[in-house]
Amino acid sequence: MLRMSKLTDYGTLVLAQLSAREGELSSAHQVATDTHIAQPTVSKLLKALVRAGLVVSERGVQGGYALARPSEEISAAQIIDALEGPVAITACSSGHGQCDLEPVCRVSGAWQRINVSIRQALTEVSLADLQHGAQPLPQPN
Amino acid sequence: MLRMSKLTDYGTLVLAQLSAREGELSSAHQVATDTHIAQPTVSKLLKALVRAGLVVSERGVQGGYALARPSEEISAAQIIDALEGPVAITACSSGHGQCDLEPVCRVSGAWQRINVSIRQALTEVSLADLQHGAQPLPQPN
DNA sequence: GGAAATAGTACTAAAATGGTCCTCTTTAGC
DNA sequence: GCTAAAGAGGACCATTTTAGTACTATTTCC
Repeated sequence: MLRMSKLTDYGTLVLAQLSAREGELSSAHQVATDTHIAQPTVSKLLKALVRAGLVVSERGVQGGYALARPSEEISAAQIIDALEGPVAITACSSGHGQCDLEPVCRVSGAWQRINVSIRQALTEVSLADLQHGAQPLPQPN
Repeated sequence: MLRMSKLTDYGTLVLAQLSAREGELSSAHQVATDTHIAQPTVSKLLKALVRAGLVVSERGVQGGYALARPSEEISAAQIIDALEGPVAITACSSGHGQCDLEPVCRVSGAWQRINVSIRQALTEVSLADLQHGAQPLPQPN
């Protein structure tokens, strides 16, 4: 599996929707109807995205949400970071002291490097690429 | 996060241990003491690895487990496949019909390609590399 | 001041995960 | 043949994570 959570997946849709209406404010309600995701869930996601700085919000009657910057400048890695915390393929790849076996473990270093590689791939895909699906994927060879 | 399960991590240790004793049979008990993982858990992992064809077993009194092929020919991707099923970063990246939003979703294709990219990185790292930590990581640029 | 919107937090139900246990089968050695 | 050591295969339970919901407070426009 090695999968992202469903919420992160939804979050991407939400961002894509905001991107589609770049320049205007969208309310949570509107995003919900456009994406077919339940409104409370959309709200939750948008709040997290605001906290992470990917989205800006306006409160009040005519308020709503908008991307904090152009979709080209938002990477998949940032989206994942915002919604699930830093990418860490193994418990020990996020830092020391996470794993009882660290003293006897001889493989942690390698996983950490794999982690970097995955992160790299995620950094190089922007929200704009995700939408248009036209990105020449970085192919490690 | 985007993390592997702990069991997969353990599984790697177990495989590394078998690799360290290449050429001989190791019992589950022995692997457990060597890796400091609880024995029932080790057994469970080894059974799964046998089913996946990464490890071979001998039953009976002097039985035990050994790698099915040299550690250079076992990739990280195969290990993950064996212990968590196919890598699938999103629900919809493993196939159609997994996601209610598929008809309105415009981003699935891109995730699928990111998925391929991650898989590629995992395929190029072998168990031997994981152990020695000397692999020049594929760096997408 | 009221309505429409976001902000923040707390809570609950469901699913995945990690781990254990039990029973059965196989094989070597006495 | 019997026994003991090992793997095979499930079943099971406790814990943690995740997904989703609800409630209350705050802001801002009219």
